Amino acid sequence: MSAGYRQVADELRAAMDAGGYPPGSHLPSEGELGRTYGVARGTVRQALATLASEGLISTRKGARRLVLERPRLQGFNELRSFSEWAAAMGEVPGGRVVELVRRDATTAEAQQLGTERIYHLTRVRLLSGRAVMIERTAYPEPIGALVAGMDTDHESITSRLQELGVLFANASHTLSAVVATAEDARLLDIRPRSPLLRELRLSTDPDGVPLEWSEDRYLGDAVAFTVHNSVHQNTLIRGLA
Amino acid sequence: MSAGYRQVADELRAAMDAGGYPPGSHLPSEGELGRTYGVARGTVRQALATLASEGLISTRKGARRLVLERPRLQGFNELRSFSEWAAAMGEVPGGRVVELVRRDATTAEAQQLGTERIYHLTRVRLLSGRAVMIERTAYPEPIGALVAGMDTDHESITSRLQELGVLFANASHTLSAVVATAEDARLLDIRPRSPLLRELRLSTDPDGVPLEWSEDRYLGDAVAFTVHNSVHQNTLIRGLA
DNA sequence: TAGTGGTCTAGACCACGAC
DNA sequence: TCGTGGTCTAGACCACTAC
Repeated sequence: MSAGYRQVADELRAAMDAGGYPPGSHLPSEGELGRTYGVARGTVRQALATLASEGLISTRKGARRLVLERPRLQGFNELRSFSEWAAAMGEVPGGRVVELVRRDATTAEAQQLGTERIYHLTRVRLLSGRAVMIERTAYPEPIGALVAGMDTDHESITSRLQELGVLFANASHTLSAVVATAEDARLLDIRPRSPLLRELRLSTDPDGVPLEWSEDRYLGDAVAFTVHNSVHQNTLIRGLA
Repeated sequence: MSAGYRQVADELRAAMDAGGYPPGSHLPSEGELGRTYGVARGTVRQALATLASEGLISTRKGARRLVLERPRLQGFNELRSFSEWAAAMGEVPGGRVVELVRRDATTAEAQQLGTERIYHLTRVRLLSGRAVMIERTAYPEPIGALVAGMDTDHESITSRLQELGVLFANASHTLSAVVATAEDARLLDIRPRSPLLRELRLSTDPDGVPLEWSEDRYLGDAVAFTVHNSVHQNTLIRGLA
């Protein structure tokens, strides 16, 4: 009967999906849940913390947990890649390589990646055939060499790198708004000076070693990022605008 | 000697600031930290989880925790308001009310807030005198009545509402890019059709009752949002671009 | 192989919320 | 007041890392 906290979280999530705990209702107390699933209170708390971090429930000292409205967008946890994200949204991901070169790093690239030589990839990303994003990514030499050998139009680079043993552990994303340059406009087939959402991303492995530094530019009216934010938790989500 | 997990987290954070644990180094083991601070291992783990959620350290099973590069931007946890955030960045926050009206809710507003009558506030937000954001906020009637009685040019509405017993517990932020309208351009003193970063925000109290629904438009080159994202954690940060 | 973090248990006390 | 979640303790076993 006893189960791990992941399983408890999964079963509670499924029960919420199935309408057992509709939005606005309250969950049973930690003690009750512990008896139900045959686990200690600490395990229940760990499961509930997981659900809270997903933005599904809200917690207040002294009161039972509140079931929140279900976010309609796919979670962005676990550093989901564009390909995985698109597939999860029911869209067909695609890519078109504009350029892949091996060259000296610019000052900024060298500072972020800590290398002098890099591979630089420019790629247009497609959602069910529609161009929605331009990706300009710098890879340090060893990673770039792996990328250079891939079918970058159809494979997910991130997935392929994981298979090759390259582990993405942390990332920092910075979001701002920019105007489309002439090249941006041409690649995305939009008018010049349209607004784009810019994401700067630095990904590292578990040791903090940089794996990629990327500037992605999203069509302003096609994609949005969502953050759920309770007093002690944040969850980033990427969704269709 | 014994301390709570917040104090342990604070002391570790301070030690990291002071150079005791430089980026790239490793923290002592959980056991050592427990002996140092006179607390049980569980308490140490709670403190370390806090630091991880702030993007300060990285965790890997079997290995000691890695101290990451320090993010330069101020944390956005705890639903920090524009005023608090500005002050924390060393800037002087300001506001200029453009309009405050009481009127019927639009369909969208009624759907988000669940009320037919609202107060609607349009405000330009200043950072050390420079206009960087337009805030267009709909408040449900009881909250709006409180806001209408405030000195909205100089007070932080959020802080004042908290003092009045209105508790902000959860929020959902959606970020995208838009073009400045003619009115936007006039209010921010920029050229029309400049790119702006749009934040849609719905804030609720601990019971999930909507407190405000806001559309904020930030100068694209003045403000950026950052999300730190390790395999199981996300932290949203708002910073200067 | 020894050390470390991940998970789990079974208790305890407190502060806050609902009534 | 009584139940609930927030915090803390002291122990345990396992999976993974570093060596």
